[in-house]
Amino acid sequence: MEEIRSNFILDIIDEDLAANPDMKIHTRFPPEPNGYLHIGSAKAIWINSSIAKKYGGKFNLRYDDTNPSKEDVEYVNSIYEDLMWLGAEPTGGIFYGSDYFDKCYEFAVKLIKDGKAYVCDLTADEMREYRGTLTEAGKNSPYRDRSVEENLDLFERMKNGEFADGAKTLRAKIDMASPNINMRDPAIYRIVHTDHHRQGDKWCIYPLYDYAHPIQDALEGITHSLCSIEFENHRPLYNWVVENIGIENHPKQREFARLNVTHTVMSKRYLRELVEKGMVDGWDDPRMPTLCGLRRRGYTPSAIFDFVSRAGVAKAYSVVDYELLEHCIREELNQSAERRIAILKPIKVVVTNYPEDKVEYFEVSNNPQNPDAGTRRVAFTREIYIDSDDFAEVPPPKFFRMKPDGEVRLMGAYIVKCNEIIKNADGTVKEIHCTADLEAANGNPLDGRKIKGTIHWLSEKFAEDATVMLYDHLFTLEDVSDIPEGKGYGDYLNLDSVVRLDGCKIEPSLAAANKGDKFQFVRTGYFVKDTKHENTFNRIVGLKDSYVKK
RNA sequence: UGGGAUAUCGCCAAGUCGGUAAGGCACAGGACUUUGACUCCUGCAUUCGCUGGUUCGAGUCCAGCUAUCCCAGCCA
Repeated sequence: MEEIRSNFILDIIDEDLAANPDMKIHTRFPPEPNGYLHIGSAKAIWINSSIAKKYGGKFNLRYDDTNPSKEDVEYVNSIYEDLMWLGAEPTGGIFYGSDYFDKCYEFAVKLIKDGKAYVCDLTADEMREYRGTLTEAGKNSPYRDRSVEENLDLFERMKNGEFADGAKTLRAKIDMASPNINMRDPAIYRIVHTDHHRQGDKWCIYPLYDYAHPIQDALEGITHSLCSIEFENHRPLYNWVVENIGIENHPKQREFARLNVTHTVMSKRYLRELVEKGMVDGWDDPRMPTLCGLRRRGYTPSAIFDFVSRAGVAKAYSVVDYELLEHCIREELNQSAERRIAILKPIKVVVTNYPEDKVEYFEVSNNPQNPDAGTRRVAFTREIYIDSDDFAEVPPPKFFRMKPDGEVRLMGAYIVKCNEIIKNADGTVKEIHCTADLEAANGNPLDGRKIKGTIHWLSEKFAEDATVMLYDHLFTLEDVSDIPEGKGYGDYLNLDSVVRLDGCKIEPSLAAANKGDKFQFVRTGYFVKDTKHENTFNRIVGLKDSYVKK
């Protein structure tokens, strides 16, 4: 995992440590299990996890499951899987906010006894009216001054299920005139007669985030509760709870700007909508910015952490270029990806001076960047394909690939010269006739002449067909405001032509694609096998940049 | 004159006690290259939202503006 670079949060922690050298830094990642983790979640995970690591502290995973109506075990499981995949080990343990319901209740009783909380009968609408507006103070609830005894009795009866959903709330008694609306006697408990995914029907009252979260943090010994910036307004309430429940540990909440990426929807609400409306195959659809989606696109944990690390930690609202994400995976793949020759838009080439039935195998490096990746043998025959992008009948300046009367190297094989262009009736190129310099196989010309171009090629006889799916990435922020019915954003870009890959079977685990295989187009020149449907191999295929559509 | 926060290159983002603008991405040239990839050079903010002020000197201090974001869920 990328080490965290200096930022304002580290400065704060350093100060705290200077004041209290014995402090053991303890952070947490508290996702609500109401959706899958996405690239934005990775930022929170990375910040919290890497800070704990940097200071030799602990890092907790805590499911923030205080709202039974929105949460589900499916999400609990996916969150765990994705976190493990990322390699962000919860060194401090795995917890559930719901495991603290008893404690929350106890603290609520204490608040009532201290005259700091009361049961309110206002309806949601009434409460909104009483709350006031951004510019006008609110007014006290008529139930604000109930006696401690009455509050205690009512609260217990709330717990016992005597009241309907929404009939009453428990509210913190703070200040209805506070300029911070979060402090205007916020509800801290609501009645919801819904089974909880872990607690079953034990409870029908559930604590709200602003009340439960600081308690969870305090109980777990969290020292720094790092969250995104929209909770900054909640900090006074967070502190109020910590200070009034009577607990020694006072965690410190600090906020950072959440991650935004261009052309990418990050809101769980919209992502869920895409899944539920069937606009994508699921949360792990490769077009999704979810971690499982990115995984299927070929992204690695290290590339993802590298990305969030480079994006930085600050408080200013920002939208990071998608190009940075691509750069991170490209950089890694360049070192680790197995390369394969691939032809996307084939043009047939006949090497006229090569024997009709001869087959020759050439050794080709699996990854020129990394000799350890080894080599494979690729079959060469008289009739081959090259990519149409590698041929220009009327070449632009400095075009060193195949052109009339020009010489070009077939990667790993012969140097050929283009002699004749055979055309179809409609004027399109049917095939190209070349002659090979048979003296210099897989090498340089014996006479020392310089060959500037090298292109991909495949034997017509031995190439394997593969259906390649190019994923257009993600969804644009502008589009999500209204998602048209039945329409997805970012479709699979299905190539018209069949793609052919070099198909030697030397190393089965790294063999070329089979027909029907899906690949992902990373837009930078790498095909990544869709691991979900495969069991044979999950390697990467590198492509020439010339095949890349930008 | 509701409160809170943020404003440094197209996009992120460093900028310590004020001392004369890091880095990455993107982009543009060039070199190299059996992937026009990669790699390697070079270029890319006399300027830090604006206007004043303090100072020998301000992105950094002060004052006043401006813009943007967050908050009126019994969501998190």
